[in-house]
Amino acid sequence: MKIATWNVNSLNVRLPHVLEWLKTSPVDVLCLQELKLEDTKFPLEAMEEAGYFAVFNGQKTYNGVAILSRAKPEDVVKDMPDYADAQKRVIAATINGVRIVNVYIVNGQTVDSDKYQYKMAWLTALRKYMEDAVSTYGEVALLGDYNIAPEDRDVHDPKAWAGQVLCTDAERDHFRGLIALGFADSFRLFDQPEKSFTWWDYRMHGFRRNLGMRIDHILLTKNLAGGVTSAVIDVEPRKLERPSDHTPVIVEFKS
DNA sequence: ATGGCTCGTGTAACGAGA
Repeated sequence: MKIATWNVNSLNVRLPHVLEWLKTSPVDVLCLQELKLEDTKFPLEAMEEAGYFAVFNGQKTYNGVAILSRAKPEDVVKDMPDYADAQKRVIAATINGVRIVNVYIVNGQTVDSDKYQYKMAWLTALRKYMEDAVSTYGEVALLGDYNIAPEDRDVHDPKAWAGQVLCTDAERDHFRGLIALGFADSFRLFDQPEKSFTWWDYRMHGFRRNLGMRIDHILLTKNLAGGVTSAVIDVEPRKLERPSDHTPVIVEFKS
């Protein structure tokens, strides 16, 4: 089974990229974030024509998540059941017997902002949700835009980013807290090139200079992680005209 | 130099992203 995550930064703008990517990378599951559109405007027909089922949890202007899958999604749950949140950041479904949880974790803006406090509370809720999910389903795949660079090697300039949002100890503690539930960071199951990133700032020619961060992740519980055969970042979509600032991450595992 | 792009909204700037 091959699963992927991609923050598209507006599905309206990026729909052609997504459809083209699915042709060359026909994954079994693709989790999308930052749709930035209401559910009534989700391009369901285009996804079905591409051969995918789609379930989605969107809102106007901001946020929004979707799961595309070759097989029919079952037991679809939108949002975190025990955390009231007006922002549409979570959707989960079971596909081919695998519990898939797609998250768009809060950015947090700056450490002294209300948004950072919201991020901390949100991450606490996510940890509880995942504890319950692992208990309920046994094996879980947690994919998405985490807005956390887990280690200094996931940041192009760790000194400049030290203590900044995405890189604070508190955020990294939350990431390790998820790992402690029994997850593995699938990307790090393999030797990877240095300076492997999934996001680059639109400004300052960030991509061309590889000034990026690794903030999009695919976490897998132990049995799934034990069957992983590859984990890669596909930088090709970031080279297109009008790209998303994020690029897809793909993991393949035996199932 | 605390900016630099890009998006949605809505039709001018501005908030938000990371």
